[in-house]
Amino acid sequence: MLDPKSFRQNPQAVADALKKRGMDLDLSQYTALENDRRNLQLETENLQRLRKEASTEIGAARARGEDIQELVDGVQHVGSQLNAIQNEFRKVRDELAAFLLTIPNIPDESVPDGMDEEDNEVIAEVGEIPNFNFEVKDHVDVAQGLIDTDLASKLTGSRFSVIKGPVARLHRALTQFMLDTHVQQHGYEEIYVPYIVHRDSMEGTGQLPKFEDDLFRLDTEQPYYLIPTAEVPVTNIHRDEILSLNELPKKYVAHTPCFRSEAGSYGKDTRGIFRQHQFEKVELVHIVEPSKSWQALDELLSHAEQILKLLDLPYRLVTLCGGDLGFSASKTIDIEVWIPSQNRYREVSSCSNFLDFQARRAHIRYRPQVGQAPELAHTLNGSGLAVGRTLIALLENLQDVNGRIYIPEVLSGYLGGIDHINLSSEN
RNA sequence: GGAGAGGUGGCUGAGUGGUCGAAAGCACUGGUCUUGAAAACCAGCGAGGUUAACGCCUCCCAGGGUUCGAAUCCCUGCCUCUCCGCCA
Repeated sequence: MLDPKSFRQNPQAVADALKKRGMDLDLSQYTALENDRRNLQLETENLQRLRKEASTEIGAARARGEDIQELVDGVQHVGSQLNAIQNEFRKVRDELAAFLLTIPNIPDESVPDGMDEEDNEVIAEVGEIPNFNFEVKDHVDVAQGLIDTDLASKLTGSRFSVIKGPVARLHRALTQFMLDTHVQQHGYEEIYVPYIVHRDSMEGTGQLPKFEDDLFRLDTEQPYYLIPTAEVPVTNIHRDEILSLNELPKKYVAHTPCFRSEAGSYGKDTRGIFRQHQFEKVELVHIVEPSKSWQALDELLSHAEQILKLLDLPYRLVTLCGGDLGFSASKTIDIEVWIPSQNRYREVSSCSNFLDFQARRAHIRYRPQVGQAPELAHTLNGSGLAVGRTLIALLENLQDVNGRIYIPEVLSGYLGGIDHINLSSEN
């Protein structure tokens, strides 16, 4: 959520800034509402003060043993008056709050203009795109039946998968490797969290109220949701807290499954496990003091990149343009790994600085100095990395003509010391 | 699933209709004292809204209700804990 105060002071400036997202914010209704709010709040508070003073006086009079009936009669009408005005005030206030909740974060100045993916800005290409002197197989073919989406359809439906044998083990090894790297080399605290959260958590990080359609909701009495990313439970760990300065920065790494309805992506990426309703991700989350969040974004990004470097996979970095930016992010840098079968780079991580946008929704604060008033912290997150897509990249980039998969040295230890997997001989 | 207890400031915990945004202790901050530290003593110390500001208002899990007045009484919900049962 944006700062209501600065929004109020200059809503037009916010509307202008949001044009970078290709968004046309309608302020007409807001202005009227805000006017009402001010008047109603003033009236409400005046009546409250009136009642408070009268009640105090009644209390004092009664203590003196005086007859209070006349005084009581005098204020009785204030109550009903207050009730009416207050109800109106609350309605307006809630409407304003709801409106503010639907406004996305303001893009950082450095975010390039543009409407969609096409306008994203490539900032680096790292590693060498492999030259195959044979026809490359995509990950489904490379896996020789060990990635089985038909079987998953039998169990559940489309966009799910069953992964078997050595490929399943490779998938698990990747997860372990990512977690260990971030914990041991990048100083993260590993954390295990619920995969189901309630509404408040989803609002805290910005998935709700606007993007209910993207989520899986459980049919429970209380609204419960499957997490679309570990960002939700992990960032919300510190909801409604005031952290002391020496607790910052918080750096968490969590491995969770992620569940996304993928509404609106019918027909997209239908082959294999590229786009799934359920996938595994290792997620990095930072909570930092405001002055350090841009530096934190660089670090977070480098930590995620490091995984691809160690796996010997070619990738590029892309700054998302205004139109492609996620709702809560002020700036996002995607890491895209080379996918040979598609002959292009695809996203494996999205590293974002949310500034105080999530912190304001989730009330994540810190105290700059003992005795000083609390301030909102800044939050960031990024995948380190999406495991399924990294598996795809590995299978495709490191295949040879005989159907063998080269195993990077860093993974070898997780797979009993082998340096390749021979999938063709598995069948 | 059955039975009971409870949700108050960073923590412990008092408060059962008025002067309570809230005792006391701990923690923390500043000061006195000390070569320094500790102890002792003195002082300070919740969050939010609104306003140009003084100030005013709100908040004792959440939402309703009773009342001139609610942390305190009533209703609903959520959560936590204990015991029994069941269970990975």
